[in-house]
Amino acid sequence: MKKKANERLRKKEIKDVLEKLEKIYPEAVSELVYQTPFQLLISTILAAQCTDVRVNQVTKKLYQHYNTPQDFLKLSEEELGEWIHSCGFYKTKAKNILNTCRILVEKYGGEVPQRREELVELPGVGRKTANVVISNAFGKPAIAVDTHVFRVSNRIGLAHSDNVEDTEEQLMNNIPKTQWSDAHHWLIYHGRRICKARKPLCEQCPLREECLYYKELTKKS
DNA sequence: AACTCGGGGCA
DNA sequence: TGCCCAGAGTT
Repeated sequence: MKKKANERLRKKEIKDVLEKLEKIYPEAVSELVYQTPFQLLISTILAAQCTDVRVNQVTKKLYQHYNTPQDFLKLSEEELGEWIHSCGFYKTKAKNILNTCRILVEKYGGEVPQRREELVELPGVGRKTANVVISNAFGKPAIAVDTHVFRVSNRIGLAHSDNVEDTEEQLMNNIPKTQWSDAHHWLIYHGRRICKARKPLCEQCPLREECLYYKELTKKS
């Protein structure tokens, strides 16, 4: 795939953007605080097309009773569906979670595998969820590209691509490894608060100076 | 590439 | 009321 280098930021601009993001969102740690890889896995499955706040509300109670795949397998699909009802897509998610738990028990001794090829084989686990587990639960190199990370990084110019995998690769090339985890959270925060999908608040965005999207925007008008 | 799953919060 | 949300699976 051809990549137009001139539509991405230069090194210095990338450095400036990262410094600004760090300054803007110093508190940008995930509000989803988890104790185990299994909990993170389940929470991330639940987070599909659902706000993290609601996932937290649900899992806070859920994890008081069920903490392992073996625990979850005591639940029927209907029972789990009631627990996670407010997260949306609850039937699909309940079925996928229980099937994932069965695989974890039967194939991995109740543990969460650490390799992406193994993770994406689990029902309900795609590339994004796998990367969240890899990076956040196991501290291994990966950047999870969700809709916010994808949109924001491609707007600013931290990446320039129309697909997730290239964006992921470019982000890992452009961002120092020590900041991968933080940058993931910064971009999500920024996407939620300012660089919104529909009506981005460019006029109050601190990254205007470097942002290629804003540059393009102001060029037209 | 388009379609489906979906309840709940908010303007 | 209508729009949107830390995606993934199927056709």
